[in-house]
Amino acid sequence: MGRKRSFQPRKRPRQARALLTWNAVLDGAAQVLVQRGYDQATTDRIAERAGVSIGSVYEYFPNKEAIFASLLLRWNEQRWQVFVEARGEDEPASLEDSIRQTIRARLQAARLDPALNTALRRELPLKITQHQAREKHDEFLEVGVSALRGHVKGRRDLALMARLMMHATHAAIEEIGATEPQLLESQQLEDELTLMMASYVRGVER
Amino acid sequence: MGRKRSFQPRKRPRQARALLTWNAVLDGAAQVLVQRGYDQATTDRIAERAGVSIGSVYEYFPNKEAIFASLLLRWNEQRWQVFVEARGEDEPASLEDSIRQTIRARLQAARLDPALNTALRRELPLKITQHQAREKHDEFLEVGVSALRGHVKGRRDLALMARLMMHATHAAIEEIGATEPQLLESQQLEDELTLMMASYVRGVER
Amino acid sequence: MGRKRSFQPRKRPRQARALLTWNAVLDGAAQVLVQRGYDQATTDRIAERAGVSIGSVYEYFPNKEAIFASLLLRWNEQRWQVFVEARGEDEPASLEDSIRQTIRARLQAARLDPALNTALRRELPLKITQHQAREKHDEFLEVGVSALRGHVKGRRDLALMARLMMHATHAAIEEIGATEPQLLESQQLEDELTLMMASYVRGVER
Amino acid sequence: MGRKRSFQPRKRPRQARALLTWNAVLDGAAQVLVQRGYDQATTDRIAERAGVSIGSVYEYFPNKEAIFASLLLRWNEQRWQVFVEARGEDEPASLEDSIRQTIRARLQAARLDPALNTALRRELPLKITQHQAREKHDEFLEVGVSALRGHVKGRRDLALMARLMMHATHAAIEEIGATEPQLLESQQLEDELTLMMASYVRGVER
DNA sequence: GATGAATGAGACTTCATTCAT
DNA sequence: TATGAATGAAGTCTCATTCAT
Repeated sequence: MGRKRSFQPRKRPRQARALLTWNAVLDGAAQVLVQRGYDQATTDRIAERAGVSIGSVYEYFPNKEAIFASLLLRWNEQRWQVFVEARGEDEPASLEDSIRQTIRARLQAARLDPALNTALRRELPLKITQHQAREKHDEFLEVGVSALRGHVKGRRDLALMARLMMHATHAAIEEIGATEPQLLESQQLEDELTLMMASYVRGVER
Repeated sequence: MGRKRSFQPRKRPRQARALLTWNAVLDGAAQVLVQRGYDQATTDRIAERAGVSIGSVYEYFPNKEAIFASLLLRWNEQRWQVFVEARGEDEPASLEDSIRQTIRARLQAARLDPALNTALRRELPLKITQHQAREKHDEFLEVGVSALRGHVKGRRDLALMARLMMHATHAAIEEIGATEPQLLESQQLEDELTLMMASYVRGVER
Repeated sequence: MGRKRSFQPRKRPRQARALLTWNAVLDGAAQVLVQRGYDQATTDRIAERAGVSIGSVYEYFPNKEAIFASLLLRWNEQRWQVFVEARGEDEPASLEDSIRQTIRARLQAARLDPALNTALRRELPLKITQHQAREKHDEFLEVGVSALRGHVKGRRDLALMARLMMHATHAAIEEIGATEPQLLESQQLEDELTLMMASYVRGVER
Repeated sequence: MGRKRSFQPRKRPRQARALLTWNAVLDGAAQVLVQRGYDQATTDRIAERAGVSIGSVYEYFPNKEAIFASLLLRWNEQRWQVFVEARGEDEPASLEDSIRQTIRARLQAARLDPALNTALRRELPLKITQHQAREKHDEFLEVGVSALRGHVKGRRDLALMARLMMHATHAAIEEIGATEPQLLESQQLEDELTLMMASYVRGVER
């Protein structure tokens, strides 16, 4: 709530025309970010790409950082929505099915626009990224823990397991999206990731 | 080989004093990067933090990007060295031991300076980062594949498995270093990651 | 008469509602000027403070300068009216009475809104101020000269005396209003200023 | 001591070349201020007029306001020096001589560059001006009061008298400098002002 | 070599003004 | 007539880079 350098947009637009402009700016920002990087993503270029005057950009966003903070937020919401829809609603039978379902949904989301996703995760200043890091994080964890409960034999640290599985799938998919995006398309990837997590949970005795 | 914007340092210094200055600049860059982010890491601030005049900085580096490219290179070499030393040289008995050894060594490397590592991976322009991404990558893969050979039953895609294991461990550890660095210290983390990879390789029949 | 940049308001409104708006804008301008200075007195802020849309502001004034030119004009008229009323109409008996009456009236006017007055005199661009400087000036002088005539012994330059007295009282009161406005309230100030001017006119022989 | 928007110059230059630049900027600012007014005195124009790059301007001054604050300071010091030198050091015989001496010195200072002086006093934002208002003010008053002591018959408020005399001479001269600068040259003005103050002090009984 | 004053392209941002609704 | 979204010229200021000393 600091006065200057807030990442909050100036105003969420209410009228139709305004909403159009608002989204155009974010679209422009996304394109320029992917093509030229954060450094070169000047507000002028963003405005030009958005087909909007620079004045209009600042009508809605107090500064450059706020543009990208909003873009990241919109992006996260879009991805989350894809993920939720792809996961479906029906209770899966087995833990393995549950895992597969989650991984499939994550992969689905990861296919959305890997280049943009990578640019957002790897070029935006941490100051911007970290603002939104903890969002879905905890919600996710709880779901994971309760899903594990009852499927895990022996004394194991469920919370740690859930965290690890979340981090590992999340990070592995992001990494693949960043370095070998075409691999995201393969069915094999889904199978192998599912296998990795399922066998981990099953906890092979040593 | 491009004329402008080379990321190569002007010269790797050979004399003692010159080397001191060279390293001082990189140290300054590292500190400023962690504390203020890439955007605010101005060459003036780097010079000041390094205790060196701005003119001297440009004696060794042709431009700002070259500073951070060199810093990243130095950092990767340091980490790699820690990793290699921690892994040791003696052939491990079982595949599981081999996995554990690798993971332990990776964790060791990840403890080096998580904040700097995160800043380097997440704030530097991709233009700089990607230059060096493919470095150790392939070397690593080959080692991984040959280590798996002979330990894997059934028909499985060894190359994909190796890639996945590499990505997953690498990315999971990076993620944890970025978001919960204190977790890196726990023995449990090593155990669980080892378990995850080992049970994956052992390939539980479905 | 110039094409661009006229300070003339677009129209002196005749209808009741229009006059209300017109005055509201000037009031808004006055408030913003005092609170934030001319630099920060943006047309948007003025409109907001006036409770009027920016479009409406430009309905009545061709540009920003015209707003403040009009405000200054209105202010000068208000002050002048206060001055004239306070001075009264009855012919004063002595020169000293006449002087006292004038000074008292000037002080009365100076009490009107010292902060606004100061802001208008000291922050507005000279381009705006000078437009209206010569207005009452000469009228005042003539009154002064004819008042002195017959009360001054010896050969003295009546015009210069009148100018000096006008400038001195005017400027001294303005200065006091700007730097120590509370002093304007004191009866003593009236007495002393009167004494200063009266003894000057009486022309003590050296 | 606020972080942003300080009026303090960034650094007082120590080397000869730097001092040259520093003064060139202030000279440029003065010229542009007089010719185009504060609003139009853009930092670019100032740099150009100063024959210096815009970067050099910001090497020494953190923002536009600081430039003019420094200019005002330099100007006040110059004027004060002229005043002090013109007043001379020898103890004047009578109060009247003392008054005349002071007024003569003030007029001398007022002749320095009336246009610049007027622009500085009437166009600079009050925020800048007021910073420096109280400087010489009090020092002056004390001198005035002690000069009056012993020369004033009857019970009179010496402090108020001094304040009034100071304000009146100061303001009258400023006003004349702003509106009729050529009048500053006349010997008559000195005579009349001296007469006004002297007869006031002598306190004619009513 | 080393220094740091100087440079100036270009970044971010504001704000007076217009005009479609 | 009123509104306020949109415009874009122009302002302030930064910072990578150069170069005289």
